[in-house]
Amino acid sequence: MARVSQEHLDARRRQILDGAARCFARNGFHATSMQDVLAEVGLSAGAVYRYFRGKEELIGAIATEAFTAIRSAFEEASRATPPPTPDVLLGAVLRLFLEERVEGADRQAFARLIIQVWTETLRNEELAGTLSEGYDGMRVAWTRLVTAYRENGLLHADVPADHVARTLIATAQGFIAQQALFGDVAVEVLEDGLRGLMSMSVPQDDEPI
Amino acid sequence: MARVSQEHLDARRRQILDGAARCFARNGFHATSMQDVLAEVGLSAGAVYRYFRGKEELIGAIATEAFTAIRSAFEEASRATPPPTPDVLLGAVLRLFLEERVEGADRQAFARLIIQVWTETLRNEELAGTLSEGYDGMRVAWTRLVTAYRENGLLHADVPADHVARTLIATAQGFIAQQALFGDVAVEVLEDGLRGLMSMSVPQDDEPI
DNA sequence: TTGTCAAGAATGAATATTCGTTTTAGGTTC
DNA sequence: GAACCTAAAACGAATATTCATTCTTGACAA
Repeated sequence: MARVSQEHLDARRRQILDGAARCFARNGFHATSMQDVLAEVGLSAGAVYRYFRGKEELIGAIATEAFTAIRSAFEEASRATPPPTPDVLLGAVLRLFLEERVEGADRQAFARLIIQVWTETLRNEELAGTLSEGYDGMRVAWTRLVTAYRENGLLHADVPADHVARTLIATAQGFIAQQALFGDVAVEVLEDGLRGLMSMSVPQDDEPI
Repeated sequence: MARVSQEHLDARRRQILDGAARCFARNGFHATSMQDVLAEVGLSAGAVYRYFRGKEELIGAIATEAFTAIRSAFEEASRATPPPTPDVLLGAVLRLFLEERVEGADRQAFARLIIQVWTETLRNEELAGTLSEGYDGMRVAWTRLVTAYRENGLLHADVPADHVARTLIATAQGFIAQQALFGDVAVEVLEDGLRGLMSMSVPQDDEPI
């Protein structure tokens, strides 16, 4: 046998994924041609098609990988005990996120990949399912966390924990969007912003029944 | 002259824009063919190409229109005096947003259009500029608003107003993403979530220098 | 009021291009 | 010598766009 080592195969696969991810982050899934990908990874068509059935599978692999990274950042942060306040918590998530990056690409690349995964769910039902499940899991974990806030006396308002969890997740998603669009997100902005919100006094209801 | 009335021309143009928007919201800009658009609007290729130079211009027109709607929702809400608390304010923005929709499409359609506009900025520099300017304007307006909070004694923490403004905008963006992805956003979730955050107590710094 | 008629509006089959993928015929490396 | 890879060509399908043609409109003469 003249088999090549498994490491070699894995490395080739990664080489393809990384190069394709760079292309996709730059121009989007559909505006980048296979020729672009081939040129970027420096392999021939035959080689790439040995590792991936086609463009669709390549997109799927990259999308799933990117989303998994996001999800694990959220879940890792939510496991901290005792649960830190939202500003610290979301700060940690965003920090993990900003450090995650595509090989050889700038800090914006990963965020750009993520927002494209969002739009790709329009066309790809399987991907839509993956995202749906993933976010469901995140919501459960973070709802538990908000419940802990209430038990510790940190949360005073009588609002559903699930709603607070979804709002926190939305804030993180929004910063991902801003990083993709403008590339100028600093973790302090999020931390300060949440601290500011948390410091605001909730006015009494002006119109009691 | 055998011109048709200006109203007729405007109506045709709108007919094309609405039909194309439905297609784009359904399948994305690039996975939608011109043939799809033609079938949806019920016009021939020649007719559509009389009103728009090509697909790119059609995408540009729809993207700009969608973003303008978002921006005006934000700015309209920010002009309210006296400024309502963030939960009410963002609630109003989201309500306007959820009511905005593509002619004849469901509530998710407009959100889906927006996240696609985000990804389209990767390829379209002009669109990127429009979005950049638009968000800059929103940030300025909302920073002014947060400053008013502080002057009214609503905001206690000593954090940059700009950071709070960006965080609020991010939260709204995140809910837009969630609506696009899952289509299950209710305004109460955002309102409750923000009220919850505002009710949280900010712990003292544990490690003073 | 009616009939006429060019210009505007719309058609849709044809075109040229692009793209993903496969094939072929070697070469290179374990 | 088997697996890996290259280079280049070619394929079919799908695509955006065009253009020769037909239809429709409405101003205006009678």
